[in-house]
Amino acid sequence: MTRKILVTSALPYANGSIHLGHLVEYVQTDIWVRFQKMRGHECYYVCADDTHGTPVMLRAEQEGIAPEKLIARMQQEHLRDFTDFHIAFDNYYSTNSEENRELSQDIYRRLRQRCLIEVRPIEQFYDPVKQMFLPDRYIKGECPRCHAPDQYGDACERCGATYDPTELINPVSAISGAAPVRRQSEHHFFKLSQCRDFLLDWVRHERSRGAPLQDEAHNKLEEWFDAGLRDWDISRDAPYFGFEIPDAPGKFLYVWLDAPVGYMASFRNLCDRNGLDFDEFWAQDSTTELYHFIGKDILYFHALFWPATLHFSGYRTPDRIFVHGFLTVDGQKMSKSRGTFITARSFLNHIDPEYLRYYLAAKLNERIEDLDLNFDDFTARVNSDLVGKYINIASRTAGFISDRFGGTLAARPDADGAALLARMQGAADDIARAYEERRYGEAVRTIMELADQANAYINDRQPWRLVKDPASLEHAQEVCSAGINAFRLLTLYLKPILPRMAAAVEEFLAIPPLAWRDAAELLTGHTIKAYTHLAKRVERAQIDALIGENRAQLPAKEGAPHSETRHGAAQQHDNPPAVETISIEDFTRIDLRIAKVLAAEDVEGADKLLRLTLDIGDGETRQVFAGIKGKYTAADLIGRHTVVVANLAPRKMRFGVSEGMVLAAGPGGKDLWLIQPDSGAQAGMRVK
RNA sequence: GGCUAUGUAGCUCAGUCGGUUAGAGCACAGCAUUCAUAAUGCUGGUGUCCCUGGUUCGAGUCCAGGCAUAGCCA
Repeated sequence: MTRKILVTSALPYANGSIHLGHLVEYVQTDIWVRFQKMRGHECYYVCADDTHGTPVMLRAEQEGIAPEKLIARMQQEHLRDFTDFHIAFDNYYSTNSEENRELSQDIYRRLRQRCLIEVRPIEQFYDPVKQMFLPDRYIKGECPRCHAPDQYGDACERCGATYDPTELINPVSAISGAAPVRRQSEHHFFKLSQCRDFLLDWVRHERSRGAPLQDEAHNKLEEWFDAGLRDWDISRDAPYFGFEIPDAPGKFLYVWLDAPVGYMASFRNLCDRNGLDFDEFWAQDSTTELYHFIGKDILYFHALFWPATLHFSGYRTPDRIFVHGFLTVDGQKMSKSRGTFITARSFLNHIDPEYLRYYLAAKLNERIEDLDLNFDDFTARVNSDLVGKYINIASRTAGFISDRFGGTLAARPDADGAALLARMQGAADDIARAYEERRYGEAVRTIMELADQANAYINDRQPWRLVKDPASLEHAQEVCSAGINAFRLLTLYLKPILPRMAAAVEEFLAIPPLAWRDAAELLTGHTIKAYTHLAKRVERAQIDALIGENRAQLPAKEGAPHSETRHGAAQQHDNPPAVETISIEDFTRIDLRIAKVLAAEDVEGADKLLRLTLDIGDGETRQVFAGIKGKYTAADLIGRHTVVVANLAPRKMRFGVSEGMVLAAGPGGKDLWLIQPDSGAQAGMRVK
């Protein structure tokens, strides 16, 4: 039976670039959608830029352009990043669209008809210079509890206290610097408190397709129910970049109301272009499937506000909300100062995006767990799994097929090969179930186990020996054909994760695009094209360059602060540089010494490395690899003195063992300066 | 502070309903192989399952308390 499925990822906010934290979600969703499409289901994946709100308005003002211009530029940038990561939306739209205006305002009207909107005055800080009400994050002052200066209006970063901005001592507007004044204004509230019964039922009701939330998320909801549901302030006063509230001049819909409606608006736009039936997917009695992928930070919005708004404005609710955790890099929060706050674009500048897709897939599961991108692990995993195991199967068999058999595969595999292929085909259902249930890590483990079996089979059959004897030539063809077939099946199973690679393989095998049901077939008597290498290994130097680029791009200070949790955009928080103090004992553990460069030479195959031979005193020499070729040539260095970390653990690099580290300052590339002692210092002297 | 999740080999992670001697990949060592852009296969060692206590014939698994990490408290 063909399922009809609509899938969304959270909308990235139009105030910042896409980074690796975002990509966890888009990659997770994209893999799932591609899998559904391979299964032959009718599946649509829509998304959009989340464009409204104060931060966008102020940033546009800062840049001296209209907000429409800013969001158009960001939308383009975002879509380009996604496309380059092979995220294949059926539609990528904007919340600042006519469709969204109509839907959002209509939803507001319907909620008002159901008496779920209440208008009441609230008192807020107002900037008399800028003439606008100030969101909490745009007010700074002294923490009322610990008296830390310069804290935001909602919470203290030092003592963790939360409070109202009106409690701040000596508050100032972060926009104009003026002292804000208190001022009353009418606000519109969505009476979430009255939706409790419906929401309890929605959360707890086991639908035919299962509960809407994972267990952990469900627990969280129960906690919120216990705490009590408060009404939700959905209006903002002018000036505000957003949609006006019907019949309320000067009042705008809060960005968080119209953002999820953007899912509907994007789909409506797709319907208008493709002739799909919007109501079939969104009417209250819809029988199609609706899934939202989100990060754990925006569960409240998607599991409470969103289903309640949908239900009481006469639409269907989502079947399931798939919540994922955050990304850490090398075990820590992404950090601009460490260079691990990695933008999508910078990653693309250095590393194949499919490697990230593969690595994330290998670690993703159905739970709300944080996920660590460990670069050593990343390198090992990509190189050994993808290049060493998977690609190697084609690489070691295809040559024989083209050279000895005119590119034509055998009519059938040998007995062992047939058994191997049958086992691989038999795994299709398990792998499919793992994909369906978002246990991608398990799918990848299963697939790589099959790749191991294929390599073992080729090892046992030794086609390179069989080809040497005319009597066993036919057997060699059978073995290599089994190898190619194994490779084809692995490609099929990996295709949701590696779409570009799969396309290259389809081209190489001269076959139409692989669908899931093709796992039941084998390729026999078929002529394939010549093999050209499909994947390169990742080198540590690429990763170093990536991290260097992101560290170099460290902006002086982010422009507009924002605390309102964003669709995806605020899933990561920058960390101030963690500069721990160390003791003098800690310092003396580092053996810093003057070294004299005895010899320096280029390293073949490395863009930035020089191989240095250093005199570190007492006639002892060391080989050290230094990534400084962007600035220095080998000839520049010979005879110079510099400083070396002499007791750094030796590190095995691709080109040899590096037995220390020379010190240099600067972000890298051409902006790099080697440390040099004043004249008179001799090789071997301790630096202290 | 309250709550949620996580904690298993050097690294990244599996571990089903409580059941024999706790697993995989990577890394590491030895051997084999030389088709494959050094890619593969076989063999091998690798553990305070965070800690303490409890339940049980039996606990990585269940319970209580604690520690650490991450997050939420709208």
